[in-house]
Amino acid sequence: MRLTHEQFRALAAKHGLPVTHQRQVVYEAVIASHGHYSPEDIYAAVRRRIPSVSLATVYNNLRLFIECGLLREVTPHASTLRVDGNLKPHHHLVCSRCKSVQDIEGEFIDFKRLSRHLPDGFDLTQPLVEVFGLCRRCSAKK
Amino acid sequence: MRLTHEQFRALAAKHGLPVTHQRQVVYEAVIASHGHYSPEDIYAAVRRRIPSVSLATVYNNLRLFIECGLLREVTPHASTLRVDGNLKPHHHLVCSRCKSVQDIEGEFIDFKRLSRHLPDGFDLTQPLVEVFGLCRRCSAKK
DNA sequence: TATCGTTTTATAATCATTCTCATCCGATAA
DNA sequence: TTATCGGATGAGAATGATTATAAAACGATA
Repeated sequence: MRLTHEQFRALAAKHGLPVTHQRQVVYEAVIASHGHYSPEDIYAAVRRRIPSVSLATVYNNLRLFIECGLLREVTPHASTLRVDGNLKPHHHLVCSRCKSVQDIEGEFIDFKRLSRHLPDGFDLTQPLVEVFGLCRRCSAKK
Repeated sequence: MRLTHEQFRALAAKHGLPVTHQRQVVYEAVIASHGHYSPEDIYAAVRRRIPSVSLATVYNNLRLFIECGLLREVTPHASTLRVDGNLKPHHHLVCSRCKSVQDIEGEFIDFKRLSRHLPDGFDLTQPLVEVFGLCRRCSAKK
């Protein structure tokens, strides 16, 4: 998927972000890549279109995107930052051993019961749940 | 809580770990500290009893403990490793902004429904769920 | 075109973690 | 007790991800 300039401009405007070429390319790189990619991966993708781009720019823009909600941060137990452009409600299945992340759908959380156990003031308006276990490959290995 | 040597020896033996003094002190430091501590915190605690201990030793032993299941790793979105000695089944409530972790109890996961959505071979024998939201302090700040 | 504020770039700095390797310790055999 | 062996530890260097800094470039506006 490659967004048109207009689509990205609309998104950026909605979140109060000025549009720059680098910014658009970084964002497209994240969206185009289904999966949960690291800044380095995104840097590599962006460089194919803007060879002079710097890694710091990628980090800067990822941080901005996360701050204003264009992206979600996904850094479960991984040592490095991962980013998720899928804003539809979904949850994550994380392998405790190899740290891989898969999306999982379905309503398996009883939010009514959960909220009874929440401490006062905890804001769950954008619930994201990460369920840990062993992925097929890792559980086979052992 | 301070474990007796016998208790720790039994635990270590069960998991095939040779007992050393440093190892025992590291383990006790984790257990004694309720909460989710970083290697540096544990290093500081261990140094009070073994001033000559090295940070590498703390890391080595934490890694060993995690590998053989004596401890759980808790590094949700935090940038640094956290460790949890509470092996009773419980889940975590993580603040997306400040990365603080609180324990949460209660059965709010519908495992039957969840397992219907699991990809083939995913092993959920030790389920740990982390629910993300905003803690009271961060949601007040806005 | 001049100016102001923001973004990008390049690079240095930082911080957590791991690695290397010399040394140490504990168990066992002699 | 002493010699030996293997794994554990300590000190510090190395690595890798991320952030900070400062200078240059850009874009919008006057």
